[in-house]
Amino acid sequence: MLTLKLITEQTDRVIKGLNKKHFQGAEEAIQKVIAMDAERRAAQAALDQKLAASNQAAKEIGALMKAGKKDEAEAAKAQVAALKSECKELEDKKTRMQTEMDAFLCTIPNIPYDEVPEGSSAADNLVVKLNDKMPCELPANPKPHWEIAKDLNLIDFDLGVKITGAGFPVYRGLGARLQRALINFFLDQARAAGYEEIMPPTVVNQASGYGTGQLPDKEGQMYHCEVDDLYLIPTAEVPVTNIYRDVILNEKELPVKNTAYTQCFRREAGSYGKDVRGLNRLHEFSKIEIVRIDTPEHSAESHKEMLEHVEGLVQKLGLPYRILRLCGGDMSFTSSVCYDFEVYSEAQKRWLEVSSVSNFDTYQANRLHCRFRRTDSKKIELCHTLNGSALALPRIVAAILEDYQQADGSVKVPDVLVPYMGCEYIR
RNA sequence: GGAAAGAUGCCGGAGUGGUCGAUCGGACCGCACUCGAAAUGCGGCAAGCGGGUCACACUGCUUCCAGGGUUCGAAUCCCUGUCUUUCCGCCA
Repeated sequence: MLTLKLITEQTDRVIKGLNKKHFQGAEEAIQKVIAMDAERRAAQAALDQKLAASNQAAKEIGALMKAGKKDEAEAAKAQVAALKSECKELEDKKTRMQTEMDAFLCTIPNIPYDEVPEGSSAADNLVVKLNDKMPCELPANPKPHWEIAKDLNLIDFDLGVKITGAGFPVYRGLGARLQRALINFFLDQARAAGYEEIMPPTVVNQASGYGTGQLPDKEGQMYHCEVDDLYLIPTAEVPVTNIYRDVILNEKELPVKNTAYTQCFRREAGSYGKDVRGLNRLHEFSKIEIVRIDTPEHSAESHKEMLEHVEGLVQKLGLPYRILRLCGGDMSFTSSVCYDFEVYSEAQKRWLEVSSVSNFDTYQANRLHCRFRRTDSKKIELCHTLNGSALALPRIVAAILEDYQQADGSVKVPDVLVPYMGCEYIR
């Protein structure tokens, strides 16, 4: 959530930012927060005063007891009784206001950076880089990946339906091996770039879901194990970022660079049509995530490095790709700036999103209470958090199958994956 | 799943009703000593929400797992929950 400091000190900027993000009723919402904050402060001040008086009285009574002046102590006790109920009332009021304000703050999205283009939908996203070179010469009528996967016995969608349901494919043979090859390739690349590999739990508690912002608003997007009140993670971002919940890092520990491969689970309620065909949208999929935590002054540089890393991955795989700078209206709730990577699927004639690389500024850190201590001043400040997919497997697999398909029905293995696959062609 | 014990600051570990935000040790930081280091000595060393200040200083309140309760007063007593450890059972 946005910090109160930002809202109170740079009100105009916040309102402008929210408008850019196409958040309805920005002005009113911000004025409401400011009013709530003022009220909260007043309640706090009033409560503090009463508590101070009550603490003082307790001390005096203690002193009287010690001095053996029982009568005077008893008299003082009677006087304190009144204070007590007042305290209770003020306390309740303060807690209620704090809770209300926090809940309301959570409904206000992050504000975009200046570099974020204006716009309300995906159509307004800015293509900042385009590389549409195909890795191979394709057959006259290229097949979509679901046909290739079926012909080469790589993925069995029907079997997944039998075992679990739609959106849970079964990978087998070279299809399964391709999954493992990509996971290892991506992790090796991340390690080479200095990211520490993490293998976190794939099930998290409420506090973690809240920390990264999936809860409370996006509750319906996650699978929920009600008996234990745990959630299946929609991305490794959740458990990995939560490592740093309620943590104060030292400045010299920054930037933190973590990577993790996990299975990701998404309910994707409401999705339909050609979007969900084949591997385009699944309920369970593999993804390698990179997460960074950095100082405010260095986070932009970090973000750039992450973008270069992800670009390196798609380049090495030889896939046609483009990079989009998302416009204000299409960015996620929590990000300050976000770039999407898309690879081109020749057979489907469409771009498939394989990565989003975002800087959340302090928005996520504020909710997480992820802070760092300055080496010089010893002051504590909120960190900046960033993350990105590097990369999500299914659409990469779709693109590889489609863009590397050969006239004889086989699929050429991208050079970088050959050592991981142990073969040059999938046939 | 059954039984028992426990949860205190970065870590270890005291503290069973009043001046305890918390003894002590370690780690860490600063200073002194040293050519430098080690050793030693001295000092510092929690966070949150407020007030205050240009910024400090200074200052009120809260927090000893969480939430309730008893009391004038709770780290300390009571209740509930969570988690951890050990033993038993089960088990990849």
